[in-house]
Amino acid sequence: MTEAELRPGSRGERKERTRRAILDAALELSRDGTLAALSLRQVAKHVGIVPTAFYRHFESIDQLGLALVDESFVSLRAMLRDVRRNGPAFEDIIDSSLQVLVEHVHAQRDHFLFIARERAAGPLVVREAIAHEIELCERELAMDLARIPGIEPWSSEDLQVLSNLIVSQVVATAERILASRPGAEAQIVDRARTQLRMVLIGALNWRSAR
Amino acid sequence: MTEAELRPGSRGERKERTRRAILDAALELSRDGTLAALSLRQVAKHVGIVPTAFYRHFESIDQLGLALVDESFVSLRAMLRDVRRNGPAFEDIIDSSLQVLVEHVHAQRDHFLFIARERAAGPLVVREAIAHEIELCERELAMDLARIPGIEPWSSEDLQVLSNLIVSQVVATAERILASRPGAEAQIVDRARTQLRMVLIGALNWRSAR
DNA sequence: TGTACATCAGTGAACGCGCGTTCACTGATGTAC
DNA sequence: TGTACATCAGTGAACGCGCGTTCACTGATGTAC
Repeated sequence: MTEAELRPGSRGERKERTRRAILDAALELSRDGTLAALSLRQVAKHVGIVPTAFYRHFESIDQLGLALVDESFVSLRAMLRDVRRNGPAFEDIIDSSLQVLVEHVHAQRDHFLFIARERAAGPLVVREAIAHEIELCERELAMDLARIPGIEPWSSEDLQVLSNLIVSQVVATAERILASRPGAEAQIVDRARTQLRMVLIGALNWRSAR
Repeated sequence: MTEAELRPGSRGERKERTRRAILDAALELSRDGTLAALSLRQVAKHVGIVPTAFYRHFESIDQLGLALVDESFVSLRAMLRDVRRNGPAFEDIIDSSLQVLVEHVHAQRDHFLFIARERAAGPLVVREAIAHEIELCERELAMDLARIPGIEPWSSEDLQVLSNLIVSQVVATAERILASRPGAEAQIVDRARTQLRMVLIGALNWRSAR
C-alpha cells in the first residue's frame, strides 16, 4: 500500500493531519524536558516523516512553539468560559472554579504542562507570547471581578492588582496539581480553596483598612 | 608562563578556583536557555579548560545543577535572614521585606533566574531539589507567621496554608521583577505591596468569616 | 634539606552519534482546457 | 470525460558541526623518608 492509500483524504486534509501529528509529538516529547532541548529530528522521527518534511509545516522549533502556545490558550480560554458559565454566584464561585480548574488540568494535561514549563524556560519568543496571553487573561478576570458585590467601585488599577494576585495564585495551584503525586491532589485543592478565600476576604476588607 | 605560574596557590586552591569558574560559567551560559540545553563542552570552553577536565569536578551537568541549587538557596536563605532581622514589626514588615527582596533579586540575579527557570524546566533531580528547598522555606515562614499577633492560635496546617500562599506570591513577584523592563519595576513592587497587604488582611479576617 | 615516589588537575586524540539545513528528486493530487 | 501540466508533501543523500565519553598521557604539586 502506498502512503496515500493508508492516509485517505484530500492533499490539504493529509497535510493538516501531519501538522497535528507534529504538534502532538512536540507536546509529548517535550513533556519531560523543554522545547529548547527538543530537536526537529526527534519530532520528525516520532511522527514518522523524514526530518526535512518538518519544514513543510514549520519554519523552526520556535515557530512550532508559538503554534503550541496559541493552541494551549484555546484550551485555557475554554476553561475560563466554563468558569464564567457558573455565573457570579459568590458563595460557591471558588469551589466551582477550582473544580473546573482540576478537570481542565487533567483533560488538557499536556497543554498545561507545556505552558508551565515554557513560561519560565522556553525560547524568548515563546516566553513573550505566554506572558502576553496571561496578561490578557488577567484583564478579562479584572472585568469579571468588577461585577462582584463590594468591588464595583474599585479603580481599574486596583482591579488589575487583585486580578494579578488571583491569576498568580491559580497558576501556582495548577503547577502544584501538575507536579503532585497521585494522593496529594485533594490537599492541594483544599489549600487552594482556603487561600482563594483568604484573598477574596482580604480584597473585600482592604479598602476599609487603609 | 606555565598554567601554574598564572594561577598561584596550592593544588587544592586551584582546583576550587576551577570549580567556581565552572559554576559561574554554567549560571551565565544557562541565563537565556536552560540547564537541560547546556552542554558540558560549552561550559568547559567558557572556563578555558578541555572538555574532559570537567569530569574532575562534576559527574554530569545534572550534578552541577544540584550544586547550583545548593548555592542559590544559600543566597536565598541569606535574604530570609535579612528579612527576619527587621523583626516582627507588623506595620512595615511588608515594605521592608519587599525592599530586601528587590535588593537580593538584583544582587543575586543569576541565582534567582536559575531557580525560576529550573524550578519548572530543569532536569528532574534539579526540580525535585528546588521543590524541597522551597518547602523548607515555607515551613520556616510558617514558624515566623505564628508570632504575628492575631495568628498565634492557628493550627500548624492553617499556618502552612498561609505560608504557602505568601511564598507563591513572593515567588511570582520575584519572577516578575526578573522579567521586567527597566522602568516597570516600581509598579511591580507597588502592586506586590498591595497584594501582600490583601493577603495578610484576608488571613487575619479569615477565621471570623467561616 | 634532598631525594624518590605518589597524587591528580588538566591534556589531546579519537570514537560514534544526532544535529539543522541544503538540495535535487518523486509521484500522487489538483486544475485548466 | 480525457489529457496535459502545475503543485507540493514527503524523500533521501549529503554536508559540516558539536556532542558526551574513553583513554593513555603529562608534569607540577604533595608527601614519606
